[in-house]
Amino acid sequence: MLRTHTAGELRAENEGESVVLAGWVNRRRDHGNLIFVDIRDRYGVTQAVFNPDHSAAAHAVGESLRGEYVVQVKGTVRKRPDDMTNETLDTGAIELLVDEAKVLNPARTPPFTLNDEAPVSEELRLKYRYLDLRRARLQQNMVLRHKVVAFIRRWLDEQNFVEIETPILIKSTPEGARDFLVPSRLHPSRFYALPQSPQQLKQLLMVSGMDRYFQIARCFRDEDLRGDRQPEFTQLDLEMSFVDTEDILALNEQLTIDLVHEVMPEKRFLQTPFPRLSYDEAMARYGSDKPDLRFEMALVDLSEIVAHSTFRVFSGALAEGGVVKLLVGPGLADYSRKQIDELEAIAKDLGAKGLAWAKVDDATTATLSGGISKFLSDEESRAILDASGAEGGDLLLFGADRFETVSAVLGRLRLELGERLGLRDPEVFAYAWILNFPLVEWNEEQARWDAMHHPFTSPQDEDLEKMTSDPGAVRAKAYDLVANGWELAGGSIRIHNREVQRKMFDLLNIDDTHQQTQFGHMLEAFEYGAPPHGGIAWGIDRVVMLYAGEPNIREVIAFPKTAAGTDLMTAAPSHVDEQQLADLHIALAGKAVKR
RNA sequence: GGGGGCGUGGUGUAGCGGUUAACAUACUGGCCUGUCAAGCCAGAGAUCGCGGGUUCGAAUCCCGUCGCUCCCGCCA
Repeated sequence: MLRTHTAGELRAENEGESVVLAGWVNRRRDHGNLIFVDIRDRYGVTQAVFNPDHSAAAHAVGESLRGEYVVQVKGTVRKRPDDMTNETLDTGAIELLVDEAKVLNPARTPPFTLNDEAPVSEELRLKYRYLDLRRARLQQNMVLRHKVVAFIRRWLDEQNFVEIETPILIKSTPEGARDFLVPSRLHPSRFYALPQSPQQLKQLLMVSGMDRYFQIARCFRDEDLRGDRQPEFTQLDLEMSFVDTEDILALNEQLTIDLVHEVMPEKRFLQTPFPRLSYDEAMARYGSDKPDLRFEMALVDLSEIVAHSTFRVFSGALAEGGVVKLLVGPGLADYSRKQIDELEAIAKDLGAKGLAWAKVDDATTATLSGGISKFLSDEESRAILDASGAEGGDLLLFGADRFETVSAVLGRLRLELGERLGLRDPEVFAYAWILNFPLVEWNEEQARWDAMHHPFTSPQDEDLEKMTSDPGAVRAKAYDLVANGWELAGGSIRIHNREVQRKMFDLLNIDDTHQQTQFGHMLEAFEYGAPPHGGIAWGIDRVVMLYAGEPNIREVIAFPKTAAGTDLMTAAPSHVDEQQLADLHIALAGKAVKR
């Protein structure tokens, strides 16, 4: 070993010990004679003192040091004088009086500062990711991520789960997200796909009798990126046999609670056991299927109250089968025209035609002012205040449109106001289960029913009849785990009955031929004694993101992609040479031919 | 596929029709024996992302393009 200790572990008790440290030069403070150098590694920072009276040779090396040089220093641990300790440093009670020093490797001046958290453009951070990873923020995030995954593995192992790796090269299925494809050299014109998740494989493992499976699994989806979405990401994938919904919820809830206590002990849960909401309830109250429950500010349905309104925006929306809903901004009646315009811009961005508003002057007399107040009758104003509980000084924001648009707009404005009002406390985790999802949703473009979760999700027993009579009303045995406005996990109890599976495929309009070519292996497997089973998948990246308080998924991934899906460090994706293409029986077409 | 924001010494920003392109920090050299974002002095460092246009004159206005980013669509 080139060192006896790390840069984070020496304390006053080590006084007098002769030690060797190795690390990076974090900072150098050169007083001409005395030189102080902070040695940094991932464990911490230790101050080394170069004194020419003590060692002229070491001092000469100290003079040559620059930021990010890799050094090895040998010396004696010395207690600092009482008035010179550094309280901000774990090692601040001591320093290392250097006897010998050696430059293990010099370093060019880095493209950005590594010894503080000063802002740097995303482009540079990604290009020099190995340097960005040297900084405290990402170091902490990587360690946290490791702790999360390590704890989950240990916990599930204790619960008799078996971690099983599933293939990365699998069969493409056109359902769901776009697949990443891998051409086959041995089989011209054929392609593998990278897994969007190990969904089918884990179900087959249940048929195999593995009973309790999990995997920390890399997943791939060729869709556009977002702040919380990368083309490759990591799931905790989990599946259990002989369980119902309650078993899955209970196990995952306990794992979550134990995990947070272990890795984030300073955070607190808003509520345990986790509250449960139906999908309909979540959409109605919060305009989202992943509501941030750290604050209430529920949406109020005014459709009945304004059913006979003379205000065209309201009557028009209702006439077209839409809804009218209200979001109350508590105490925000002092908002300026400019501030309301900002909110309207958000609304328009999400498809609203505008943003109707009014201010509550006096709740007891039902006096409203500004905005659309003049279009509301006294009776309507009274009823709106009674229904919402809005008080004097509150700002009323109305949404009148299709249910989906109103939900998106008011749901987003609710988050915006919650943020502005400081109601989104980062120290609190508001976990909740969202249940009773619809089994299928109507695809307007294709004029057909699509699986909301996936085609193997079981309908709820009491809704089986509706699969033919009223598909949109069928509830699924599906569940999402949400926290603070993030969807952190989702899963379902699967169909294990051949007849129900056939009804599902019929509903999804997947004909026999297609069933056989796409899912033949699954259907056949289910005929050999498939146990009732179900599971869930966590988005590990999002979990770590929430715990770390990071605003973007890139901050918890060691080597992430840009918003355009490129890797600035290695310059992937890249062109390949003609021979590689020829081996794969691939010819470039159209735009792709030009380089 | 669509919409918004940003791009100026190494880094982060200011400048928004005429400036010697400013500030902080980093960097280089000098001074300095108790600093810990050390201090003081001096210095070097920018064809203002790229291309075109408007103008007597463009970092500044317009068009295109590239890069980064956020959002909508998309994400079983």
